[in-house]
Amino acid sequence: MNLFADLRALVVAELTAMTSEGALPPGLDFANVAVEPPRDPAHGDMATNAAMVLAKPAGLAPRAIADALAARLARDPRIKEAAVAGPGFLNLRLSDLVWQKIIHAALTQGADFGRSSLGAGRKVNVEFVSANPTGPMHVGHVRGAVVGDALSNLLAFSGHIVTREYYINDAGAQVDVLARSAYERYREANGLSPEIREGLYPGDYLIPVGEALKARFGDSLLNQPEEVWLMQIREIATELMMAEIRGDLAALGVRMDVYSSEKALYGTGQIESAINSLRDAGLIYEGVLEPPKGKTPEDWEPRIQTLFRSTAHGDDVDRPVMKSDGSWTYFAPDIAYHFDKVNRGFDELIDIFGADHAGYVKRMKAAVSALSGGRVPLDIKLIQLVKLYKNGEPFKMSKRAGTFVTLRDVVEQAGADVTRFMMLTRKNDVALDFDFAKVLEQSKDNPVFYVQYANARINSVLRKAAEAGIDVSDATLAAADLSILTHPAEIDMAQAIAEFPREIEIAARGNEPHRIAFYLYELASEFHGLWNKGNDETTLRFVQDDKATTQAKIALARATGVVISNGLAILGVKPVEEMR
RNA sequence: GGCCCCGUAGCUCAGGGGAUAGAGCGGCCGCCUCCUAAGCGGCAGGUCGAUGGUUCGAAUCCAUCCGGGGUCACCA
Repeated sequence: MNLFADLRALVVAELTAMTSEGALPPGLDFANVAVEPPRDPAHGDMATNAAMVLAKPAGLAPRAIADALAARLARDPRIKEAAVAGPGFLNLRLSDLVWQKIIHAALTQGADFGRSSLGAGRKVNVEFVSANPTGPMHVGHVRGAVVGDALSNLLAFSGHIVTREYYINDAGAQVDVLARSAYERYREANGLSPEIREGLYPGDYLIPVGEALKARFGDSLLNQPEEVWLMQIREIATELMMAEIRGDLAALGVRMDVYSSEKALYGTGQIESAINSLRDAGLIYEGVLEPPKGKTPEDWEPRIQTLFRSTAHGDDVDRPVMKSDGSWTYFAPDIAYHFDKVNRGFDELIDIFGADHAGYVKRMKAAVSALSGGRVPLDIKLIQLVKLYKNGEPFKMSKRAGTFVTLRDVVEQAGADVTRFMMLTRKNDVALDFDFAKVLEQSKDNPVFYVQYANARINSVLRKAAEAGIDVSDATLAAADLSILTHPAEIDMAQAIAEFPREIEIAARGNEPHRIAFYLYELASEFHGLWNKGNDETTLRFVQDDKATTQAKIALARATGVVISNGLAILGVKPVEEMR
């Protein structure tokens, strides 16, 4: 249940009734009518801007509309009081029963509390990670992986059918480099000294690949020209790297539904057919691009290339799809890949890229717009850098020497749950600081700990009650008489719980999983506050002498726990039962 | 130079058409005979980068400008 949606429906229904009774002129658009909690709780539990939004188009004074609406809304049993305030806000105070019902709903719906039908079964493809299969995942990939995974969870929870997808760049020059690097390690495995030339991948992670190649080929590929071994070694090395990456993803708790291969697009006519589709739309032509604005690269020279008229779909310049030597650019298979996604029937595409791909956004959107006839929206989330620290000191990584901070390093030091939560404590387009010391700190400075601590306290109180012989199963708690929960602090807690379904929808609408992390922090804060009020006001403690009272209070705690669990599940974080 | 992101409290950041702009850290003052004080409450701290515009209403939308970062022709 979504209280906010229910109340908005009520307001719209009353406005509609007013229209049919002639109190409002016909044909008004209610789309901008909002029902939200006011920023200042002193104003009430809920407020609507209906009168102010409608005043002008209706040709009526806002207060006149507000007064009439207030009188109607006050007849609803959920509404205790409807008062007009300020320039025409209508503030609603809700009956305690409304909040008690929220607690009941959380207990009966359990893991489904907060679930939304917003997506209405729309099929969404989320492409993320898509790290080149040339080595283990490093820290730069972690954030995108977590955001993509959490976003997928969020969309699934809000009624979308989600496909999580990884695009393997296994066709470009970088996999040839991988193969050559692996060949050197193969020579090394055969007792020769490897020549890790400039431009090859120096990382130790290729040593086992060399050994695997030796096990497979013995010394038969030694002293052979590249033509003999390049293709097979490329294939084997890519496969081994992908196995590595799958393991990395598993360590982070990230699951993919589909792995798509760039290489598989070649030789099947898929690239040609995607480009032809653009050609049929008159968007492919032979031409020469202008030199880039500003500083022109020294070696710039005009070339005739096959170009995609991406400017017809919002891009700044047209983009080459074929090099002057007749081979495809990287963009071409990417167009084909997105064409494939469109053809697989997705209603919406989401790509999660590193911020260094910002320049790629417009052309990709142009391509999808052109390929789908504007039918399929593509949202691209750019993930900003993660800056690593240890005790406030920047953590450097040197790619040159082949020593970088890997995903495994991060997960081993911080743990998957902590890592995931921290990666969601900023919106994606802002850089994020990750301090290995700080994320493991057990204080409210650390949001992961703070949320987990709230959950641990809830479990502690459940254990205490159970030890006292009180039945605290969800079924029993749901059946408890919640009408004694009328203290403002308890109502506040229930209100925070009621926010959850709304927060899910807001986050899902904007593809913004970080909102859930922030929400959970606020929810935890509300709970810690309630907990501490119990120090002064013993009637606010959860465990009371009276069994029925205890069950009602525990129901509130448990409902909070349900929301924490559901929220953490979206982030892909396991709730902690007990702090140690 | 073009494009993208950012600019909100001393610091790190939420909010992103609605009423008196929020949180954490740091500072100051309080709260453990009591379910975990690993916590809570209070005080101090702001021209929401600037200027114009749209609007009943702008931190939020638009334009221009100023800072900071990223990125920029056959690479992937």
